[in-house]
Amino acid sequence: MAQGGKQRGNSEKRRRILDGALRAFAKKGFYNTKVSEIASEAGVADGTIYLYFKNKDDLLISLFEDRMEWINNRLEQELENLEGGFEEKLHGFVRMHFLLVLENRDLAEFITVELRQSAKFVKEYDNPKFGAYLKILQSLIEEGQASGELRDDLDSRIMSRAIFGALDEVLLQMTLGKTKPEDVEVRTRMLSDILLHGLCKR
Amino acid sequence: MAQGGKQRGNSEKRRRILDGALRAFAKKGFYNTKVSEIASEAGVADGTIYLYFKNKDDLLISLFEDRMEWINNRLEQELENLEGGFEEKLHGFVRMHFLLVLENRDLAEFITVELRQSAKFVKEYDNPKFGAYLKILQSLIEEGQASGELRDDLDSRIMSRAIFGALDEVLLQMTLGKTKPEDVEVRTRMLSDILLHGLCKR
DNA sequence: TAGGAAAATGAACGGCGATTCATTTGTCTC
DNA sequence: GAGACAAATGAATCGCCGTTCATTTTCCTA
Repeated sequence: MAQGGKQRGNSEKRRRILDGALRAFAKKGFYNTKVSEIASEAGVADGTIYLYFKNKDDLLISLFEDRMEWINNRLEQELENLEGGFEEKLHGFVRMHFLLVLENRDLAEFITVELRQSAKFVKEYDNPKFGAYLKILQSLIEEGQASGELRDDLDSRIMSRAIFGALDEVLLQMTLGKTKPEDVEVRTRMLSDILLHGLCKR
Repeated sequence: MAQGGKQRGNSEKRRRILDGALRAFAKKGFYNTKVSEIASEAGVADGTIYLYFKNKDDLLISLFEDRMEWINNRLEQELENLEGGFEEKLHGFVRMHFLLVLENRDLAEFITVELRQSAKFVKEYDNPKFGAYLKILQSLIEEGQASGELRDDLDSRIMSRAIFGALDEVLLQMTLGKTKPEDVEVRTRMLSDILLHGLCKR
């Protein structure tokens, strides 16, 4: 543990705090979680948290950015590996959205419940990482339009929101109930199918 | 102000408090709103609130039920008046959802932001009025299936969630930004169209 | 108009919990 | 191993705010 020691030590503790905060927030929500609970969840002293974060709000924001960045990276990475046209890509996107987030139940609760909160009340900070998420979806749609597979009378900005909203709400339901792995597949197929072809009979 | 006087007085004050709470919650969110702010917004004394509501949580729940009930009633009423098949009804539903809520900007902020919160942290209370909202949507879908207009390989419970999610997210965006009346029409047409026929070219 | 009950008031209380900081512990260097 | 520096600790502080309740106001009845 030579030169990297200090840096590693720092990062490790920071990560422990973020992990603890995620667990705590998922369990009781931001406002009902005491800083001391986060500390004990993370296995550090109360004061230590303030060595790594300015205050409780800053911790919330940092946790967001950390997790959204992780999701975005994984999502982009998986999308690159997907062969085929828009249909396959959208299906893959929906699937990934569900799988990535459900991989960690706490993350699912955190994202579905706290995102709204922060979207509004930490409004001055414009949540760039969530913006990046929407951008991925938006680009996907625009590609589909460029290749002629998709209708071009659609505003990709609005559609990306709508799709996120649908996924997120279904995810919330899965999160609160108990979801079996096969449920994820069923929902993935149903949602991507609807988005592509609509509710009406063909 | 004879016999009705007392009753009316009661109801009026209760309503004033609910209205004040809506304004206050929309502005700063439940947890950042002081009871004293609600009181001043409502034009009553702090203590008066506790004559009508058990505590701050109870006020939140009551406000929800009150507003969701209003939305549900209006929605059902408007749906009954709609002629035509499923396409027209869904279009009407989407339109109504947007218009009803945007009629009052505070209501929009409250619904889009606080619903999630309560969905989870006031979990023991199962939010019957929101359940009723979903039921309306679900019934609409089931009717469409029964009449043969809609695919019947769809789980109406899941689809109603997905649709609500999409509407709610787009509504959130409209709420935070400044939306002109014609934007509502554009989004209504776009969303109901996508839901019916999908993103793909026909 | 007196009397009394119900409704409303708002100042004061009490508990809580985010944050601080004096002290302790750990680490590196010579 | 002494000294210095950084990191971590957690008990104590302090402001805040939900809630209460003694007092006042309103309103009805006889």
